[in-house]
Amino acid sequence: MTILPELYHKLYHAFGPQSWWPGDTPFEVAVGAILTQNTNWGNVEKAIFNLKKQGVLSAKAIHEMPPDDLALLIKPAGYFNIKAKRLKSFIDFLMNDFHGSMRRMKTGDMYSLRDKLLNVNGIGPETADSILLYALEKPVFVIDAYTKRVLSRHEIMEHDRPYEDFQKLFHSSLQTDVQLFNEYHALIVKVGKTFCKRRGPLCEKCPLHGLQYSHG
DNA sequence: TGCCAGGCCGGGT
DNA sequence: ACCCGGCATGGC
Repeated sequence: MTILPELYHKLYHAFGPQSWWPGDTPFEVAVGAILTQNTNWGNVEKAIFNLKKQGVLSAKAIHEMPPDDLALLIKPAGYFNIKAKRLKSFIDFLMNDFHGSMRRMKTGDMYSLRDKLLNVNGIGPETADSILLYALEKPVFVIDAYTKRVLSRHEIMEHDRPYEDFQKLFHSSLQTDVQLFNEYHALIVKVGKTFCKRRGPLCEKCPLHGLQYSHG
């Protein structure tokens, strides 16, 4: 038993449904997951807009594009050279294993897909899980900087614990439910952006202010 | 104006 | 198994 269900209800009550992920298609969601690595989402939107404007937001088009051309289009997202390479690595995998189809990828088993994604250069645990949850609708919880910060600020788990420890806590505390995992992570990002900055004290206006902890 | 944003890799200890 | 430098733009 942990406080995580109560935490969810407090966030949902305060902010309501978030309806993530911003993206028109599963492929767009996967691209966004890679582009947003350590990067403001607003910059990612600019990059995706450039791809759409050029009519190249597809596996085939990006697969056939020279890396330098791709880098130029995604420039607003930052780290554009390395991200161009990472996008191409992901799309190589998508082409080789699933004929470039996210719909085919979705038919795969979650754990084998996760292992395969982690073997793609440029895809770590957060990006893999974001693709699994938000693009493929697999029930896996996404841990990000906000999740670590919010939980550690409220002394639910120490900040320097590994990704897997945070993820196991969510998995063992909640029903295995795609919609729940989706909303919960989105709500954590919401409260993190609004009240839980990297610098600064705990805000008294935060809906989680005074949250008791009773884990362990 | 410096700090920060929904990480990850590769090389070194 | 950790630790660290590098990667880069745009908003506040």
